[in-house]
Amino acid sequence: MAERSMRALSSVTMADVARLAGVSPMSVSNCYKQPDKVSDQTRTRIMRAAAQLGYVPNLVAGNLASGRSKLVGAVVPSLRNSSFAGMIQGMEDFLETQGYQLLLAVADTPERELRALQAFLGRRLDGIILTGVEHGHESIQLLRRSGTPVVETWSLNGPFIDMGVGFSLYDAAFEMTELLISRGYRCIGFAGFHPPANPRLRERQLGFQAALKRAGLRDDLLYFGPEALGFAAGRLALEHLLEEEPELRALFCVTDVLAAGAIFECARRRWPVPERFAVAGYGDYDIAAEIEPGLTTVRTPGQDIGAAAARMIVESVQSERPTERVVDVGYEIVVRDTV
Amino acid sequence: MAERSMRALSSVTMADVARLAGVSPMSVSNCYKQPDKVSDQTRTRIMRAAAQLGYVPNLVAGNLASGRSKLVGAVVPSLRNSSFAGMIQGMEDFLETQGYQLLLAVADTPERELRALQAFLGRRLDGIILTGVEHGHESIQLLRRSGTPVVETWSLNGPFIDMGVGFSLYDAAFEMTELLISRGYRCIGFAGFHPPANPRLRERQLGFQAALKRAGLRDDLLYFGPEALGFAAGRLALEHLLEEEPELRALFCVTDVLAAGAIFECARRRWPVPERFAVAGYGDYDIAAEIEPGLTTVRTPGQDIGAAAARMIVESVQSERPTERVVDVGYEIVVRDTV
DNA sequence: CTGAAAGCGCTTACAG
DNA sequence: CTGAAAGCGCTTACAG
Repeated sequence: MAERSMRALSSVTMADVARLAGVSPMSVSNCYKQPDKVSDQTRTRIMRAAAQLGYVPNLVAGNLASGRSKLVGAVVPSLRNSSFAGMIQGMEDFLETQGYQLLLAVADTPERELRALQAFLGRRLDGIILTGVEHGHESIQLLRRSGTPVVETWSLNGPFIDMGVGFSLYDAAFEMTELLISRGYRCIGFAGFHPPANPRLRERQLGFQAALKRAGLRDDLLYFGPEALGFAAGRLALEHLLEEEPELRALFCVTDVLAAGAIFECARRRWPVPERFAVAGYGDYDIAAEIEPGLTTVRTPGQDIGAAAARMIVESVQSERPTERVVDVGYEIVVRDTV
Repeated sequence: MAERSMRALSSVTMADVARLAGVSPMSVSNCYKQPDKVSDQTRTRIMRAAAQLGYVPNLVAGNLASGRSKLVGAVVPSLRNSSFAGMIQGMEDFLETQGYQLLLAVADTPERELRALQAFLGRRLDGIILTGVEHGHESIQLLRRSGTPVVETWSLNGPFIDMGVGFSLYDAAFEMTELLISRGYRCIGFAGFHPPANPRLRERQLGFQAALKRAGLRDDLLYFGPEALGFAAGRLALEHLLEEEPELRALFCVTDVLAAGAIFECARRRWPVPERFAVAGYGDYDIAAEIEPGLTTVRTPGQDIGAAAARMIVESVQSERPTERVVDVGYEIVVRDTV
């Protein structure tokens, strides 16, 4: 009985508040949306009535009437990867300041992504943020037709469905490789994941090779391990490439996990890093700063990407034509002790 | 111009589909919600018309009319912690199978949590999942009054606002400590974080101490390091406690990150683990399986917690009285090579 | 199996 | 500054 009457509290309506305050529902609406369009006296009476009744404005009704949801949807392939966790954190932090909220979908297959997008569109979100630039044909069609603002993230390689934000994975790999070369390393290997087709990993490989080619160095010391292996793949890369080329003195890894695995292996061999062997990472995960010696790596600004993507959505909702359709958030080479 | 007409596609309405199919809007609604209540012929005509127009049912209107949102909200303190990332993954995986979606808020303060909850309630979500059992007074009041199903997670220590799911942090620590004792370790330290007040960490300490007390062993070798230090705090714990008690032979750590730091320090000292020194972790993070030697730790089932919490919400929406209000998902001692 | 009527709780656009 | 009218696109409950 008591339960029942409490439940009712959440169904207090704008009309109820208006009645108690002795004003029209319009004034209640204005009081919440544009407080300065309401006289002080009216506002006070309305707020008092609202507090007394425990009124919580029904945003669903508001959405339907206004066509605005203040809701942004995001699709990520996984949460286990701290890059994506960082991106989500960046989106959330920004959206919260704007009074928006985040609808999150985890989709590791094109089918799951499509299903998430269908639900998103049904909810008439104000915008959608996707991970990467590879999407199913049907998903792309659906998004284009919907007219919903869409931001694709991480890669700067278009064409984009609508907008894009990221940084040059190629440039970052190129620059890190040049750092290795400038420190005197001549025989440098590359540790990636199998299959090498993943476009976000592929760009790094091309940047790596371009830097070596330009310096006239050998660029074919490549190893692709199984991603599921985690740290162990770093050890395997080291072993395989050393077998192929005993003069190998440095390894560029596509993720910090690989790099940490390679460093663990150097420790086992009692090889001082970087004197005997240098290791460069990618991602600047937590472990990069914690491991001994500290890992030299590329900071990939997941949080900045998330924040920028959210900002682009909000801007494109508020003004018809947003200024920037493609944003480069850059990257940073974090020099520690392994190169 | 083309843009404008495409935008219109997303505002195709149920009435439009009904008109083209030559049926009433009611039949279109039934066709989507209860397909078997519609004749084959009618269904075919409706689906064809819907496809032709690119109709996407407006779930916002549906929510308003039906009072159901198929939306669950979750508040987590952070995404950097892989326990919470796992919990979210568990929620998402389950919710997706039920056609529900997840509204995510990151809130690291009671104020931010309250704001998130206000927005959640305004959207008339079907249920809300909270992290932990410590919440602001105002948040608790708001949730109680709303009548919305609420699940609190991780700890099994009530009283709960509504429902709870987790495992006994105390028991897990107790059992791990007993394992250390059974392996012959007599002088065992505890590595925690400062401040020791955090209730989720505190329960582990009490379990640790109870096991030692029961075995008649010393239970006051405690160290609390700064959480921000990450791995380094594990090294500090080792150093401080050894100074206090040179006979120290084992360390129980409240997270795997601390444990990994302690293992790194043992490696520096050339101490074989566990022969010279044993280390027990908590969390079973990725690094536990990857590090050398493999870390003996407690698997804390974040994903199970998320899935169970989501299930409890969905069940309590569908039936008036759900069977279970408090669910213990248990834990698991993962024995590897460091104890 | 099918449909006409009323309503969900707001906002928009306009008049006073 | 304030408010009466119409409408957002569905679903509910009911009659045929």
